[in-house]
Amino acid sequence: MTADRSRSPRAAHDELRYLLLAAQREGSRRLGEALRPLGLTPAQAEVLEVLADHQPVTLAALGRLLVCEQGSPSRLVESLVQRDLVSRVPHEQDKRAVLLELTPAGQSLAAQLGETIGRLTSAMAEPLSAADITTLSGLLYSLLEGTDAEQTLRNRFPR
Amino acid sequence: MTADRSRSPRAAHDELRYLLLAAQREGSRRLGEALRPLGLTPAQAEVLEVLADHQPVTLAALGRLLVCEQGSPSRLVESLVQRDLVSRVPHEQDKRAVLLELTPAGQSLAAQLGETIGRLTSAMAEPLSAADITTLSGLLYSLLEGTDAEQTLRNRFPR
DNA sequence: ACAACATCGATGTCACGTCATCAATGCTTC
DNA sequence: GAAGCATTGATGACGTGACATCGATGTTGT
Repeated sequence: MTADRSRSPRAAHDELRYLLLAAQREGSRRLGEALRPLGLTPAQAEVLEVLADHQPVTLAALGRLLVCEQGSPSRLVESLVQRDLVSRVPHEQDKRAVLLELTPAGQSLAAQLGETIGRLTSAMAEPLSAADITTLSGLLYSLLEGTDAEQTLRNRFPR
Repeated sequence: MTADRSRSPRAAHDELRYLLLAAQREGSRRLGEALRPLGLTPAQAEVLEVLADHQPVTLAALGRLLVCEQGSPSRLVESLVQRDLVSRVPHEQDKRAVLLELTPAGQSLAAQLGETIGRLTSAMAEPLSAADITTLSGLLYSLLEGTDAEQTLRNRFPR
């Protein structure tokens, strides 16, 4: 009933799968480029962004806020600690846990980050209208219905 | 003028970026699960799929058909050669190039693959109607306009 | 014909991302 | 309060992905 009557659903599903992969990769590649001057990778940048909004937070809680990683992001955070962008503070009540905070350097880098990423995402989303973006986001949310990732995103981007 | 007047474009762009990441990761994770019984990773599966449709093909040409990798996928292919799913044949005219072909084992695994992936992608796309999928694909193509990835996909999924 | 350049495939390096495992700590239930 | 289970964060293992570099081979311009 829609446009492409000639193609099997199977082909459409496959195409969609690879479209998602391609769009994500292309975005990451360009984000990586944009972040290189700051010496950050996309994953590290996500941590800084999340920390800027949610610090202080334990490693496990950070993991639940990150789209970029499933388990506890020990090593990802370790790379930021070594660069003195994030500090670990022992948790008072729970001796297992560690609280993560941005250092002053981390704070200021996170601010720059906002600028850089804002410019990039605007450029990348240019072929789409605001309505398109709303539609696209809605469809992607449908695709994620019932997954952990959906919850992560709803926490990160509340209405 | 659209639904969410209350959010900045910046937030919408960010959300979209992470939606794409989440959707792709979720898909890969589930695909990885489905492929584990076959002893394949998603990237290896893509190579087998492409080879089934385009063999024989040089390594560089394969790279241009793959969404999952940018440069020449030497090591990815190497893993399949070692498992006797793909064979390398010296190129007659061009002594630099190598032609890749599926072995009989590779052929039969590629067939099984079609089954497995077909079942999975149908399950994953279930929350979306056929019209939704068409819309979503169209929007993603817009997002990829002018990139190499767009060409790769158009070669892989011609109209 | 030959020099300059392009392309091929391999390889080294780095940073993930996923899974499994582990020791330490907290929680729950009896 | 002790046993059993869950959670925390660290770590090892493995397979990508992106980038850079390399030697071998083709191609092109003159």
